[in-house]
Amino acid sequence: MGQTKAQSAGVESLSAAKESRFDAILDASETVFARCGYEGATMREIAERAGVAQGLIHYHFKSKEVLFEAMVSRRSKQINETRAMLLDQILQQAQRPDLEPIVEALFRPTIEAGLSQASDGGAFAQILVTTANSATEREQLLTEKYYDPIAQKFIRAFMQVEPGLTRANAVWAYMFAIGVGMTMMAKTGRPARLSDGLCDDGDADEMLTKIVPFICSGIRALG
Amino acid sequence: MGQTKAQSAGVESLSAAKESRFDAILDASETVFARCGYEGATMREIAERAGVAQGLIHYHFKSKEVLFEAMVSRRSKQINETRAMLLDQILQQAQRPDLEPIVEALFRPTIEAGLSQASDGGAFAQILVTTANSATEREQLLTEKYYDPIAQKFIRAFMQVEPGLTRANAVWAYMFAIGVGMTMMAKTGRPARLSDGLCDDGDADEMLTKIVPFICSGIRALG
DNA sequence: GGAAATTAACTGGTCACTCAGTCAGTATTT
DNA sequence: AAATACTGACTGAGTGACCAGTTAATTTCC
Repeated sequence: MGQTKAQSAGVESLSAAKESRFDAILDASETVFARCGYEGATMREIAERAGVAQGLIHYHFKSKEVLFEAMVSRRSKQINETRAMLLDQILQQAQRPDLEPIVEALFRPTIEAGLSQASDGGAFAQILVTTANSATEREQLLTEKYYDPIAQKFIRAFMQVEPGLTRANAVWAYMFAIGVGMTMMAKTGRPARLSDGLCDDGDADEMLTKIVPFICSGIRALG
Repeated sequence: MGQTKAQSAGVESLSAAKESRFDAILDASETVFARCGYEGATMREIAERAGVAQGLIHYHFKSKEVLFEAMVSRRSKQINETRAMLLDQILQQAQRPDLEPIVEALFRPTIEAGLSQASDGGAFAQILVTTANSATEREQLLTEKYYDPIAQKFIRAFMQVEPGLTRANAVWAYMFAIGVGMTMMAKTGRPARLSDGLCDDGDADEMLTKIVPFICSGIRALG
């Protein structure tokens, strides 16, 4: 989109792969928007964290709103491409695949996008959660634009592997599954608090072993 | 707390029950905070909607933060008392009660608090959702203060009626259940969009008939 | 191949505006 | 008259956006 030389050229030298300021701004946005929310975040803080002048943000991205969308777009495209790939892979391997790997494919890319990113600490997952649950038009349009298409793919997959599901129930199943996933993404620390430390919502793998059976069993109850 | 005469006296005359300005401010807060979020909401708009001078809000509630907590406190106390009552009722009626009514008791009071309130349109439910998922300290403290105690009651109830559940799994079960409930409370209109109108997240009763079996089956898969 | 012209990347300061909160003073109740 | 409820004008801090000007990179023309 607004990408110019500096972004597409990418003469990544060595390990550190010195990134463009363009990307540095997006990275900083992610952190600040996640911590403060859309309104709470300030262009000044984002600029400071990115190590650039505030004016540069308005140079690359016209406004706060455009910046926000660019940030969502970048990460969600990356996540949803992985999701789609995993899903296609599963559907092609078996005539009648299991539900379990499909549900796992729904969540794992989002989790790992949070972990792999240096020091990001699941910032984007946090943004995802608030965006998905928001009542504001801005966030609903983003959900529609960047997440509805992949949602439809998973809904179709649900119907394919659980033929008992009506289309309506498959949609509910998807919504409920996402809802459960939120508790994993939000990383509020509440599970630890409620369990005196027995549960840890920072441990993605532990959570997946709980969430996948929960959701699959729930979905089958709808079929 | 900050309550004075006007609030506790409550000489509710006739049908319309002309409410105090104190409560009018809380009602307006609910609507505006729900639509705009904490940072996005402005005292001006709340005052306007409540039909009072902006200064009056600071007279009754010292700050925006105190107002927010007062608003959460009022509604959550009302909802959680009902929840606790329903739960106790269920646990006393049978030696080994079913899981289903317990799960329903978890959600119905919140839903109905949204519906009964005139023209409120689930504003508080929306606030609940964003509060529960937020990473900010303010919202986590509110969750801890107003929602953790009732959460513990439901977790104990889960363990009682599903003896196969470990404490850790009961906590996960509760978290997941709440997660699913979010999709119902958030009222984003996404189910309708994804299903071409087949699903309606405005219809609480329809959703409960889907959600309760989903969650109960999911919980049993953890036991 | 090198000067000149053009474009892209970037800065620091500033603008008009909005915000939460304050306060002196007025109405209303008891 | 004394306390409580309430108003509306105000403030200082902070906001997103803007812009004139500087530097760096590319292209153009000889």
